[in-house]
Amino acid sequence: MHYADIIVDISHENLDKSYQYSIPEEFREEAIIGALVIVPFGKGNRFIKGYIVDISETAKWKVELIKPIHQIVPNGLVIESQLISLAYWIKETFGATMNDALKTVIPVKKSVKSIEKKTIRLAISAEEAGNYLEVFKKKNNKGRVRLLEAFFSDSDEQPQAIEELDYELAVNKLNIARTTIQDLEKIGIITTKVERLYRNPLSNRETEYESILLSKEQKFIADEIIRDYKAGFRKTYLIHGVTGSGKTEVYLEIISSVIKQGKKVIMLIPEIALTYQTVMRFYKRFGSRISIMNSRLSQGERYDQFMRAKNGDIDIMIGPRSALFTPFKDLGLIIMDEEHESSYKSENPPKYHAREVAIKRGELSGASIILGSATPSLESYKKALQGEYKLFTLPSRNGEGRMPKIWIEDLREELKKKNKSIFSLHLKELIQDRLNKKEQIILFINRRGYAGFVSCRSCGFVMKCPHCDVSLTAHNNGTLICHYCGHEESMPSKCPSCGSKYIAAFGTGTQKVEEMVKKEFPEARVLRMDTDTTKTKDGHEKILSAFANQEADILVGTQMIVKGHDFPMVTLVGILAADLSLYASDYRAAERTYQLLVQAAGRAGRGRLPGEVVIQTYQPEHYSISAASNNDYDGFYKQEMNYRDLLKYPPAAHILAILIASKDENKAIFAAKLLGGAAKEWAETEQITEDTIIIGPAAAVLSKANDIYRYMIYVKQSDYKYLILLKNYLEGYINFSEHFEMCNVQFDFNPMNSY
DNA sequence: AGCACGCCGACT
DNA sequence: GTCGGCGTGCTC
Repeated sequence: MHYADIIVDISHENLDKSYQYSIPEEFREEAIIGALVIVPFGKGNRFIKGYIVDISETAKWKVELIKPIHQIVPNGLVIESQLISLAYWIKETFGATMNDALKTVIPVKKSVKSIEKKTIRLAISAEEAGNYLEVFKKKNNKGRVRLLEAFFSDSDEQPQAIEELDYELAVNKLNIARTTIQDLEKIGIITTKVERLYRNPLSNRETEYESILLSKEQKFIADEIIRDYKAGFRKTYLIHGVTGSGKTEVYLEIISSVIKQGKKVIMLIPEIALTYQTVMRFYKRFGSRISIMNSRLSQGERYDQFMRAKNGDIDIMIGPRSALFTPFKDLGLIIMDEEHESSYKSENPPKYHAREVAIKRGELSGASIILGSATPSLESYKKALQGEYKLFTLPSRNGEGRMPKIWIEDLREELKKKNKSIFSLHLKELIQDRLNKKEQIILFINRRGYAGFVSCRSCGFVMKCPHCDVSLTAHNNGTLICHYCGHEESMPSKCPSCGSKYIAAFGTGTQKVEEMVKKEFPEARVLRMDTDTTKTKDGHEKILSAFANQEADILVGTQMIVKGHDFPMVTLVGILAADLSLYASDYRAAERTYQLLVQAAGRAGRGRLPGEVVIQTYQPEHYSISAASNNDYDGFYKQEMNYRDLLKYPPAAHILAILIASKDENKAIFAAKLLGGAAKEWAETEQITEDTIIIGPAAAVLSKANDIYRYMIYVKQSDYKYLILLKNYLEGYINFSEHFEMCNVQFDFNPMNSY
């Protein structure tokens, strides 16, 4: 016998509960995950709608109490069905529970109650109501009395009723039962009304037609994709366009064509990357038929935006990765801007990557996918080169902008010149020059992934793990630890490469840079942008607009300033320590460094004035730095791909990260060792030991958080499906063994962030 | 959301 | 007794 887990009346019920029904033999074929069904429910066996979310052969409930599915609605593959199948795919692919997957895919109405305003009104005159009130008082109908009295203002003899009463208030504060309100409604004394308050982040605006002239390259790409689309092809495209090449114009052109064909569009953007300028461009072109979500939106507000989409009130949804689940009925296109961004990977379960999910949704809904980036992820570029995605390039800047001139300054040379300041002589000179010319400067500190690595100030040598080729992390007790394999060694007193004693843990903060700038250039007006100064609600926006209005000469900040902002008066970008992010202890360090450098350099010379970029580094010879300075993505890709191939890091192979966390350190270590052993045994029984690399267990980079100890195991395998099998196997193992009671184990496929 | 059950005060 | 109002819990 087959059984189906069914969620009833999705939009209302909370998704924690599913009910199991048996599948009659004649429905076996049609009963697929996502199907819309009719089932008998409750004591009266009244028929209600539901969706199949899972199918199994075991009954989780008393078999004699399981009812059969009454009917499977034909062509019931409505939008909810699509999203449920998507949830199931996410569950299978990224290893999560069906519940978690469903919750991310379908917005729950529960939290929406505050947005959906339900009110109670009197259906009769105040006078009549007064009469009823007297009757109820005599009969001692406390609930009814409380409800009616609420309509009259305090101790006023004259029956002067207030117009409406908040439903929530009546139920919670006045303690009136749902049934009481229903009864009164039946008698005809009151009526209830639901009002949905939609809120639109920006108010309606006239659509000014801004006709954009596309460059030849832009037009070529837009035309190709539009032609494919009209011919009925649904593909995945990768647009590799240098910073400032005008990818947005290409998107706009394609979007308007897709909308003209009656289809809807989802545009994904990385968190906080959406600037006011971009929003306005979309509004100007598409007016109020777009909706914008941001990560600050409450669940209720998000639900609201989704309902507008479902009702067909909008054509375009713009937002972070959760916008991917917008319930558009006829989705035609998903655009993913800055596809390399790590915020597209969810950090809590289900730990899905929006790129993979977008492609799957495209497949289910019949939509094309466009990925865009100035610095594509290796994953995407590899697929593009293999022909799985169609690749387009925009090699030059659009309009007035020219690619900036890039200088590399070797910081080891500066030390030889006895320049101990954080600015190279050349950078100082250029800063002074821009201050004189009243042009603007951005100073960028690369703090990404910084985790106390140890480097030599004299030769730039960095202490690395002999087994994993990631940098070692300095701990307070004077040892250096590799967070991939657990290798340990003691802190050297002099540099193993050149013998200099200038070897130490490294780091520079934004405040320190700000101080140094003020000391060196007392006349400059400086703005600082980091997590400290952007804590307030629109601190972010304030600093950026102040800088855009030229209220400051120099903007000092971390990676948050490199995201797609357009400051035409910026003609100099200084990257103070380009290699800092190279030594993050994870395999994506070089890729991230390349991305940061290119994006940061991309801020210079976006207006009429030509720009210059100074990259300061201890490692000018490193390929990620030299490639970034020459804008040589292909060169970078080849080198980095070599490294990944050699060490079997993604996309050369797939990696499963297993986090074992426990309050008790010994239990965490013990559990981690058990899991490591189980993984090894599993690989042996599957006969894939040659192709499976198990690393660890070792302490995580964040080895202890909130008094919880964290250990990691990494498993590398070229075939993704084996990693899923392994995860299922280990989950079974954990359930079976009693050594995991005090432990929390989490799985992450192809992680983007280090643990 | 609907339905039933159990509790309580009021009235036959 | 028993009826109607009220509050609560459950639905595979």
